[in-house]
Amino acid sequence: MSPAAVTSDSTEENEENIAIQHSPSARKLCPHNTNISCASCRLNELCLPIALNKAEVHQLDEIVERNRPYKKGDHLYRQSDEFKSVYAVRSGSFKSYVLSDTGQGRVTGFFLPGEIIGMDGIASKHYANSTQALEHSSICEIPFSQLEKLSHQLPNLQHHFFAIMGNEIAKDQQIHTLLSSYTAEERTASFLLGLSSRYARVSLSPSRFLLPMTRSDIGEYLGLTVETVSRIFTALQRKRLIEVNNREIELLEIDTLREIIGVN
Amino acid sequence: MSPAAVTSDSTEENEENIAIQHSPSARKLCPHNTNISCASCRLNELCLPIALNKAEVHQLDEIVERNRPYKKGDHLYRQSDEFKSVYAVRSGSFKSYVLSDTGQGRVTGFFLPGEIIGMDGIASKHYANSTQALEHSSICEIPFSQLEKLSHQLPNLQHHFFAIMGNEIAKDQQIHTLLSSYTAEERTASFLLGLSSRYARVSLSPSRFLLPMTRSDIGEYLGLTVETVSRIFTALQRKRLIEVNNREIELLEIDTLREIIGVN
DNA sequence: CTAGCAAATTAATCTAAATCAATATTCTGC
DNA sequence: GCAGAATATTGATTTAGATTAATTTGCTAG
Repeated sequence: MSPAAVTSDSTEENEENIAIQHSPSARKLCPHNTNISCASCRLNELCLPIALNKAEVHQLDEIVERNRPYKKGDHLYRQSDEFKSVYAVRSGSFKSYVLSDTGQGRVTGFFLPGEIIGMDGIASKHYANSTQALEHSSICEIPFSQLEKLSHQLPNLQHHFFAIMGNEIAKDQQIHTLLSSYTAEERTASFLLGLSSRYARVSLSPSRFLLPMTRSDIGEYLGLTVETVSRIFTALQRKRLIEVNNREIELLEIDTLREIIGVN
Repeated sequence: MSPAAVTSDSTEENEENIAIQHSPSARKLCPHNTNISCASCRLNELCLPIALNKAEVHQLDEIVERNRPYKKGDHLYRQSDEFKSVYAVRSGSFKSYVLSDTGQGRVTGFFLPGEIIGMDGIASKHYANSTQALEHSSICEIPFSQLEKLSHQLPNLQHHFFAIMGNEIAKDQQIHTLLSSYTAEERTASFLLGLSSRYARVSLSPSRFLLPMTRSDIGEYLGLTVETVSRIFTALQRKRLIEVNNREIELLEIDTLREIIGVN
């Protein structure tokens, strides 16, 4: 991944675009509506409000900041920025990455609607990675100190946030196993199946979807090179397990893909 | 409840020993004292009690169960057991691992005194891996439902437990980066330096320590084979960066080891 | 529409680490 | 202390995936 892609948006440049694109009048017309309450959000069954009753959701609503949309490449935060909030993806997608000394990026995660970003900063009070929109996306920002305060009032919220963090831990450990012992093909199959079920979770097709990230992003995430990712895609296509068309993916044989990971 | 929770290693070599060693009378004589309160525990500055005041530590004490010691190979819990508690290591060390279909183990983590085990089970209510003592070890068991209840009463505890989980997430993501782009030597150096600072944390020497795990465990954890781990150890020794004597490790050139990871 | 660049594919070669194999060392229980 | 089993080391060979390189496709801005 070229450094240019990462740094293409300076903060300043950002501000102007935002001023233009998201003027009060434009705001209402924007498809990534910023005025949805948690109560009416289509994601409220998977996001933070899950397990909260009406009154509680209302309280949560009060602390959620619905920011203006992010354009492709815009940063949510950067590595070592002071930790202030966690974010829930409302639409679009994001990637987290760290930069090595040599300027090489290493993608540490992808985030789809309903998923929570930024928990890596909780302990150290500084984000451990940078996070960037992969496409035009919208976000709910939840200031963490307020989330903590509210969690203290609402046992359900505390319980649920523990669960969200626990889920992140379990997921990260699965990736540990993936990277420490799976082949390139297994990693790739696992990655596609993972995306598939995450799309299913938000009521999108589990067998046909667009990849919001580049092959390079995928490679960095899976510990492979772009070339290898590309080759594996071609190979899986030749085996008629998937159909690839640039960013468009169709999973033709989900069960066989599952076998690829299960077998070894 | 607790005695049943301890299960002997599947290599049924020690069934009888358990019966003998953990009889009620033997218990009192055990060097890994089970009657230390959190308030008087030498680890209370790094473990859960940190940031709690005296009265609060006392409340925490009430819910902590100090189980009898675990022998090498004893399991704290097994993959897919119902999640009930998190555990704080009081002495000794543990490893977590998952078994692949082929029966191959993959080590997912090592735990030293003052560290918390079991958070991977919080979300799904079932442990995602098995955890086993690497040596004679002792544990504080903290039933999670009670920890949640108490966290709700003590904002400091809630805050701290969020931090502990956040730390786990950040740590897991570092390993993700390690596995996805570091060479065998870099991984090994990073592993040794990690152990070093974890030992320092519990006031043990950061430059001289015993590895509680086998080369094979290290290999599985780092995504390398035993042979490679052994070779790297030998190579680092030849470079006079470390001194290895079976399980005994001395870090001779910590800064140079750091450079190994920093450079690429 | 097209120039210019980013992203993706494909092929040829190389290499770090795996695998295979043999030996040495260290633990464990009798 | 000794036998047998783990554990660890070392060497020879193989290989999966990296690297290098060239080409193609797609995308964006003028």
